[in-house]
Amino acid sequence: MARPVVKKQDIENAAIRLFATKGLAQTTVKDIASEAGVTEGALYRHYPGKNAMAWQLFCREIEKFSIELGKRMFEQGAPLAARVEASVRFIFEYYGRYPVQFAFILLTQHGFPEEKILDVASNPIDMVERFVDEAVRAGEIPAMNATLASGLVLGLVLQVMVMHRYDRLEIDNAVIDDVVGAAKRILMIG
Amino acid sequence: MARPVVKKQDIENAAIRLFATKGLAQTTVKDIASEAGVTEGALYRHYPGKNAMAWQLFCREIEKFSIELGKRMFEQGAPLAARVEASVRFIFEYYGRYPVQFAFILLTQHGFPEEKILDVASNPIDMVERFVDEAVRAGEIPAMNATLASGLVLGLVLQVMVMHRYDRLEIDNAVIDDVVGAAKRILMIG
Amino acid sequence: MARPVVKKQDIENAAIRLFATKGLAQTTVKDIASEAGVTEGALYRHYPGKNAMAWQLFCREIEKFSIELGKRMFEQGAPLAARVEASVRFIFEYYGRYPVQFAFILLTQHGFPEEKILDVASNPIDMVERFVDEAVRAGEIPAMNATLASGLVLGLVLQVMVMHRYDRLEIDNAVIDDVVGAAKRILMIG
Amino acid sequence: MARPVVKKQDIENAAIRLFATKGLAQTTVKDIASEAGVTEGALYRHYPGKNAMAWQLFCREIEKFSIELGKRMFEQGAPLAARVEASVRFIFEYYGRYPVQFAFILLTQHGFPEEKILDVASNPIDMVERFVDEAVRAGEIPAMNATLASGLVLGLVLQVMVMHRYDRLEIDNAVIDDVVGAAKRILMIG
DNA sequence: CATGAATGAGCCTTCATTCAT
DNA sequence: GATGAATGAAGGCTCATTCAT
Repeated sequence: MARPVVKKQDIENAAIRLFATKGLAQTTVKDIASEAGVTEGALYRHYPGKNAMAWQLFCREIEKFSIELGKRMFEQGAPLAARVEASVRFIFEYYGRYPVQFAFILLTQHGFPEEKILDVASNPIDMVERFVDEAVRAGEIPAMNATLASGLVLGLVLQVMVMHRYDRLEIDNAVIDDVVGAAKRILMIG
Repeated sequence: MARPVVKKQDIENAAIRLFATKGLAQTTVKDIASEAGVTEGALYRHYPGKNAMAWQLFCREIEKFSIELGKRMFEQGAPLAARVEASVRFIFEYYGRYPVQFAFILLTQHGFPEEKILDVASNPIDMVERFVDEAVRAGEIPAMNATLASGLVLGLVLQVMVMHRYDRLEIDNAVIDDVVGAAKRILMIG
Repeated sequence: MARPVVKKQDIENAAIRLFATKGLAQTTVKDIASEAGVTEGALYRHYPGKNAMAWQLFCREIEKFSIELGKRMFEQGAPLAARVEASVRFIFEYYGRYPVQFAFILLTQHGFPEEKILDVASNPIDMVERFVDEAVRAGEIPAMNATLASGLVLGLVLQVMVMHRYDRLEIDNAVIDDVVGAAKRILMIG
Repeated sequence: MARPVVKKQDIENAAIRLFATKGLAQTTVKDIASEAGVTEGALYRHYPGKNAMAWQLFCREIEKFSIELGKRMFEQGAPLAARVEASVRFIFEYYGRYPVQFAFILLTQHGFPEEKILDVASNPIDMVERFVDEAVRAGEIPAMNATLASGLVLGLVLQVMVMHRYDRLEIDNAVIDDVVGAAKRILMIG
């Protein structure tokens, strides 16, 4: 009858927001509970613990992002340049629409105590590497170290977001155009 | 005959090594003391506390690095392309020679609770931005968003180190050549 | 066709089994609910709380046991030696038939926070003491400290069960015969 | 110069007293700290944790007791009856002199989560069993189940202490004489 | 009657920092 | 200068119990 009172959502939202802002280790369970308007123990009804929750949320968010990114990056029949452009633009769109979730993915990435493994489909880094590798094999771009090239492109794009988060750079269409161009130049496209 | 007991050195080395490996927040005073072969209280003979020590070490290390980098980046009379190339190569050399210190700078960067400010001379990010700005003004490269361009170049270079630290990429001369090339292309040099 | 849903029974059985195995304090309400196939709240439909339930079950089980034991111990017209023998054998029979319930009685005995009192009829310790006392008064055995003698006999018998639970001793007819003999010797019978 | 301020002793004494009184699981670290007049963290300077401390103290106390008991039980050249008598009397003496430590040994015995193993020399139960076994082999007492006999004797003696702790029985010389007699009768001595 | 999310108090443990020695 | 026991404030987590559904 009344609102189902699903505080799990509140907890997850609070957690993602705080992890993105303060980092995993610096965010306490009390912080999360307080931000979500519940008590500390409530978290443990839905997750086995703080780190486990962070990891699950991380996987979920990165998978949502990766699936969408993959659609652009490997769109059937689209030319290489268009796929690069669509991918880069998508990343910025996603960042604009879900800034908190994106920052969470970006920053939490290296914060997990045990080096857990993501499968390829949920892993943008592997995805970009595969993209470059296939383009080289198809003769669409010159031979190059695919691992290196994927790193260069990713570093390029992500650094822009980092600068934005630290208020060093405003992101507008011109900036995005520049990043698209830079990515293409790294990959020797066009 | 016994080596002079310079425990401050031991403490600093241990701290940098651990900060670089585990991160600031994840490194305890006990860790540092144990790694340095002293007891916990000894640290407080030389520094007011853990975070203060980390900040001082961070400033010292980043200044050492920045001064050397600045010499290459702004070498009087040298042509732009040569300065870019020398700068990128220097970063890799520095990383090769002082991997721990470099990782410390790289990773600790965003780990300080209060947003402390570095002066320009000790700040590679500002330095690169100034470099691009001056090159544009001098007409050596086309007009571009200097902040953005500096971010792109830095993102490019640093991501290579990140990948190396995560064992995704081996760094050899070919890789460095590629990074140099990529940086030049970003800056529209040559 | 489905079995009648008597969840109270399930809860009680689960509780006794767990209390006997892990102890009162180490058994959580969640343990009990999970073992019984219900949820945590269900317990509170039938009992005011965990400890109250334990105490009620303890009283019920010890009373069932005590009534039967009392019949053997104070059987009208039977000679003393026969009553001792029947009582000891009954304890072993009961232990063999209801090992969980017996272990529950044995181990939970001293686990209740507040020193609750059992009435005499439900209290084997008092019962044994009364038995010895009456036997002395009747001149069937020499004068002795009844409290002490009852303790010695009980200690004797119960320790055998403890050893069995810890897999130090197998209980067979020869063992039971020996215990009967030992009890008689303690009480100077025969 | 001044008193060394060894609070470790205070902590251990407080812990043993509380473990003996309330049991291991029911005793909190806060209880121990408060009883010892220190703060909670102090415990962790000397022990890795509550349970580890309990286990170390348990081993230490049971070893102290066992060594002394062993001297009486296996005294070279002494006749069997004298050794039994000396052993039983020693147990009561020890209980009278160190009631807290003894109760701690007695009650904590089965409270450890993981079934840890004590070596034979520190294990009164094994010791009594060996005693009976050797006496049978030497022809000093009739053939009997050594495990059972040792259990009977131990159950006998310890139950007296349990009753004393629950204020059901006062222990005086007459009681001790009776227990000595009972033990001998169980073992068919004299 | 049953459910299970939520509570709130408490538990064990960690850790930067202090201070008597 | 150095030591290391002690502090005190969290921190993550558990659990008996309550209550809206």
